[in-house]
Amino acid sequence: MKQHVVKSLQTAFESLKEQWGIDSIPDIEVEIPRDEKMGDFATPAAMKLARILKKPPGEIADEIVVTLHEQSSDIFESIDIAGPGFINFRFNNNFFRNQLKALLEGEKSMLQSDTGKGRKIQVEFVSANPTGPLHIGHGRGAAVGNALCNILDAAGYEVEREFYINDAGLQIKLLGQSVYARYQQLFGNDIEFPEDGYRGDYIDSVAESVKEKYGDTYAHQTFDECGDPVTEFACNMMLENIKKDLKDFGVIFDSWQSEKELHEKGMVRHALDTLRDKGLLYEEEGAHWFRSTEFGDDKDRVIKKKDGAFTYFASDISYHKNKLDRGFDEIIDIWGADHHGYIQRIRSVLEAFDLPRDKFRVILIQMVSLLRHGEPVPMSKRAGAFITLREVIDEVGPDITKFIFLTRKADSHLDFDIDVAKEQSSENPVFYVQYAFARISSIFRLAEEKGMKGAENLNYHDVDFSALQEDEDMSLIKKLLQYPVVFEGAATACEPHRITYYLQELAGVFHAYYYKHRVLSDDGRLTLARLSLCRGIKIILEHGLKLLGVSAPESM
RNA sequence: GCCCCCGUAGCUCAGCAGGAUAGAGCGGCAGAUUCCUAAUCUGUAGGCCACGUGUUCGAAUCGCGUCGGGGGCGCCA
Repeated sequence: MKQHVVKSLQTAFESLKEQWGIDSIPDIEVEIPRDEKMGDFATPAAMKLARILKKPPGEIADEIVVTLHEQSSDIFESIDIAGPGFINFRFNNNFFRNQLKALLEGEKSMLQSDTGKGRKIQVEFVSANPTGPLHIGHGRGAAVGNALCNILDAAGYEVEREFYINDAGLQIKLLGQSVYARYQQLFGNDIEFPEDGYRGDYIDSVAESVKEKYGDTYAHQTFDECGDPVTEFACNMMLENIKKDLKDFGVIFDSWQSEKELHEKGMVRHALDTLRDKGLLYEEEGAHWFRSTEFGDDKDRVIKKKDGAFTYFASDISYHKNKLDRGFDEIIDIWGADHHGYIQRIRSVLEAFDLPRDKFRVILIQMVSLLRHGEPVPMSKRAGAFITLREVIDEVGPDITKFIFLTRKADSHLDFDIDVAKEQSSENPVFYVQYAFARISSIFRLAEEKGMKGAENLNYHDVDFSALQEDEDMSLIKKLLQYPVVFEGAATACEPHRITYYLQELAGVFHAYYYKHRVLSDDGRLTLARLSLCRGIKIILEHGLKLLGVSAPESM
């Protein structure tokens, strides 16, 4: 739909270029005006050109509109100039009806975009340390990452969803030590609990499981003797829990990349060698450094410590090189907002490995403040006092939780009040959208009962769309045809919340429509046309909800 | 001290890489159901877009500064 406007403008500019005496036209911007009364699409092109042509915007707009009118086009109701020089386009109703018909006849094609053009893109998200259960912040990352992947996938990208497992390093060792200590306590051995150890209840269950599986095998061994198997056991158990939580949340990954494996396969060393060959590593004060300042970082970063151990950053270098080696054209990392300080150094790494700047993108997930009865719930992973994603899924449900996470921009703070999400269910926006879907489904059920076989899969070729005459008919059609525009915006900006907002708007227009007009009536011609319209809305609602990872119930 | 995010209606937040008279939900007030699901709809009140200053035809949006809230700044992960 937007393309029709853009094309008309392009053609007009082609013929005006000579007259204006310029070689190229700046990018054509076309937007949906905030107020429906202004038109269906608008362009501020004349105002942009004013500067280049050194003429008043109104005059330029005039020339453009005259040229547009000369191009015989039967899709516009009107093209006129408003405000400081906007050109407003209004399609005629027949065009809208035809577009609706096209959507119904070729569902898939209109809902598929080629923005991605088959490019390979990897999205890494959640990537929680397997040192404890997922908390609500991970849940937000999971919801956003999942929705984004769905969107990119529908936009024509070849998407891989990856979870990076930090199963090497100090934190994992601490996990092992914590479990070891609890395990010893099960046998009455009073072992000193590690100072920075993990104190959550889940550590006890892991220790119990170790005992169940291995009995007292390690009861008389020091951590040095049995640390490896205990740690590995604990890590695996944590990881299995994480996988299960994510699965129950409705988030599936294609790939799980282990940090430990990067070390074991020598990939860390290899990646560093590559950097060394490029002259980007140096030694100073007994440590090894990466020249990230070459790429705009504040300071160079240590990759190997004085004591000979690699830093976490070293694994990250290897990990991101590995991503490139796997042939991804674009890379998206979704991190907690507290990691924002890492963006520049990872960007430096990728540039060092020759990935163009604009092919790497970090999406930061802001913190979630969890509330109960309006009171903040304190969270501390080390102390083991926090609400897990599991608890929220069990208490609130995955659909509501995901939807709420997706009602905000990823990088703004989010208040998540469990009681509001759960108890005031009738005021929950997710139900508002789902209810629209259920209502439509109900209409189709009734139509079937009334003997209209295949009401939901009509032969649209035979439907007379010109029966749709009311203002509300048209508003609804227009709203639903905006979907591809919104969808494309969400994909290019990597902002799933735009879909969430749109779905609420579409549901709103439908609910108002439903209240005012009947779909099933004595007028057979009108009924068929409105059933078709309903089918269109149902398709869009279902498509949108699916992108968000939220179910679309046939009845509620 | 340096860096990042945020500051829009009573509350929670949108505002799409400057554009037209600033929006939604919730809450408030007043209404709507003989009719396809009232988890719905209609109307109404409510804003110096934190503050100041610059850039320009035009700023909630961009620059600089101030104030306020949150987070980050290790040879930790």
